[in-house]
Amino acid sequence: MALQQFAAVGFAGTSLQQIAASAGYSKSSVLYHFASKDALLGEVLTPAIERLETILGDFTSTSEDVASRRRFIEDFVDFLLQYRLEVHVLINQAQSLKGIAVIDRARALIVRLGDALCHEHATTIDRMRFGVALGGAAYSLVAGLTFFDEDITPSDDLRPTLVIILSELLAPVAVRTTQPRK
Amino acid sequence: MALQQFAAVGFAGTSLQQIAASAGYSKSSVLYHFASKDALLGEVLTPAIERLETILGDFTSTSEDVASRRRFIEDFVDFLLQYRLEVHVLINQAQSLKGIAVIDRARALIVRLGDALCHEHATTIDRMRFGVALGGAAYSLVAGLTFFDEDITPSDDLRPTLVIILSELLAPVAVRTTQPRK
DNA sequence: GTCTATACTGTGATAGAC
DNA sequence: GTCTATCACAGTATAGAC
Repeated sequence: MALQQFAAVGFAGTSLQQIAASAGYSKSSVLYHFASKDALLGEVLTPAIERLETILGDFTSTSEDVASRRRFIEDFVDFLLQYRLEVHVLINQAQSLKGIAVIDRARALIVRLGDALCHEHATTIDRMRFGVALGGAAYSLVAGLTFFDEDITPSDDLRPTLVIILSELLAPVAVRTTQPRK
Repeated sequence: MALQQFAAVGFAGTSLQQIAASAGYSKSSVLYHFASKDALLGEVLTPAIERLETILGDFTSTSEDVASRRRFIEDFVDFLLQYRLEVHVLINQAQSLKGIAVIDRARALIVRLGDALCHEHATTIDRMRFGVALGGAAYSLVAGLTFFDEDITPSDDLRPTLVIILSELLAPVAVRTTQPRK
């Protein structure tokens, strides 16, 4: 599938020839089903983006108490696990793919995500925590893919572990139990 | 400079023509000074990699008490701030640039970094914390560049904030004060 | 040493046969 | 629908003028 190649060697590093070859078709046949290479990327990433939009919509429509925040984190982790490769492509290649419709749509979504989790009165450290949590969570899922040759952890431990770490990072200030050491 | 372009639109997205034009030289002149485009990338990234090697060497040569760990985190944050663009390129494009010498060297370094911070008997959550901290710290520095149009935070707050967050994430188990909520 | 000119490869995309 | 042939273009790299 084209998605694996995009995640493995990058969108720019994947040619239509390679995609066609691994699918058993010719280059032109691929371009018959997809208007362009960019459109192919769009179709590949759209399911993940729509899922993230749903999660974000559910979260912002509820009151932001601890419970709904907790549920959001669990949904988000499940999203990361399910759309691991798509997230990998988005996180690692978004800035080099500016201008492609599906990428810009995803970027707008990330901005909304940040606004939802830390409001306008958030402090610097809260905004940084969001950045670390977002990048770190997404990154840890694909660090094995990027820097090692296999995954770091067996996948059955991944979900609860990520939920714990994200809960710590994204706990709203009022209920945060961890005091930064000075 | 070529580095800005690599960070902004990716190594693959930057042509020798563009590099030469922004430097006021011709394409061939660039290839006279650098054996190839890959070699150019190598020369651009090498200072950052050597700095990271030094930091890592200092850390592993000392006993791993809390103080040296703390100093390592501060050195690492300073490294991230100083070589922001280089780290951006490494984190975001390493997997699509496999095979280039300087990239493989950096990848080996990241593996050593992980081994130094969490030993062989580390639990899953400790390894995950390392992944989140590494990816998150590096990512938060360039998230503004990637997903927004300006930096998230004023840069004078960045250093102490990152040190706090990384200290929380990378605190060794024995001295960790934050208890994950169950 | 530095540049112009050029060769060669591979890309995404189109046109048209079947 | 799928293919072959072809296009225009960008890519790296080399040869040689000055």
